[in-house]
Amino acid sequence: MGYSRQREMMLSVLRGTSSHPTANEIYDEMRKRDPKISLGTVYRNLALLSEKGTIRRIDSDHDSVHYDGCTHPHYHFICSKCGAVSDLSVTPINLNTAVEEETGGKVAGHTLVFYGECERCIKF
Amino acid sequence: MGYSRQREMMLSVLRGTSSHPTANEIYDEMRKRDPKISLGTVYRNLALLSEKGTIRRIDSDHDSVHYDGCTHPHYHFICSKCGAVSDLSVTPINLNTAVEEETGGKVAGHTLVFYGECERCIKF
DNA sequence: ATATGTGCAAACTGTTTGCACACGA
DNA sequence: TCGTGTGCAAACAGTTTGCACATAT
Repeated sequence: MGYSRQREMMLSVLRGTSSHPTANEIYDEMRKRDPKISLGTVYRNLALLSEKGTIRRIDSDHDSVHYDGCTHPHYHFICSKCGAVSDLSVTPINLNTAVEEETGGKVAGHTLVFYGECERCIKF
Repeated sequence: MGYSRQREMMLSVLRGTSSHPTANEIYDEMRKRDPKISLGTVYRNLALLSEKGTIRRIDSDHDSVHYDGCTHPHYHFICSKCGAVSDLSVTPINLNTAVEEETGGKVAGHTLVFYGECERCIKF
């Protein structure tokens, strides 16, 4: 994986926000800086970087996939009403080995997502 | 929500397997019993029943959504290679209130998915 | 020079929806 | 009868891909 201006810009966008944007939101932001960017490139680089572990993808059943520029282990809370994704600081759980013992497989990781109604949506 | 033959058949399909089928797999199975079933109906009823809590949806980033006829709280292990979804018996974690305290929101639930390589795929 | 990345547009996949008809209460 | 559910086919959203050109090493 060599260098590319577009890829670098994407990383900078992702690292400069805590909003956990979707591919489209990233695309919009990147177009502000370079209107010629293409959505295909965005998707290609998102796949590449999350495969490589440089960024993280967050699957929400609310809407499309979100991305996180912060890769150290943490969980998320997703509002079922407005779709907002927020970071949590609860301590990571330690069940991977238990699952390996139970299944006989090799656990690479886990995703833990809390869902419900966020503070703002409760207050309207 | 009234009675419907198709809906009942869907429940029976889901409860008669532990394979956590996708919408399409459910559709295929239902067509064996009634070739006139439509995919639209399958999706409508999956949405209806999982909204009502009669079945559970399992979001996998591997492929499309899987469904589970068993609704008592448990977690899943998804093989990143073959996509198989298996049930786990590890004890449910208890972090919902911690998350509510941290976020100020109301937590309705959480999903915990372990991913990695399953026993069969390791062995080839 | 060669491999890798890009923009663009078309294609694809999973899912949703409008409609006219069928069924259940 | 009246509301709810269905089959069908068309529409849709998000994502992926083929291709010719551009950029990085």
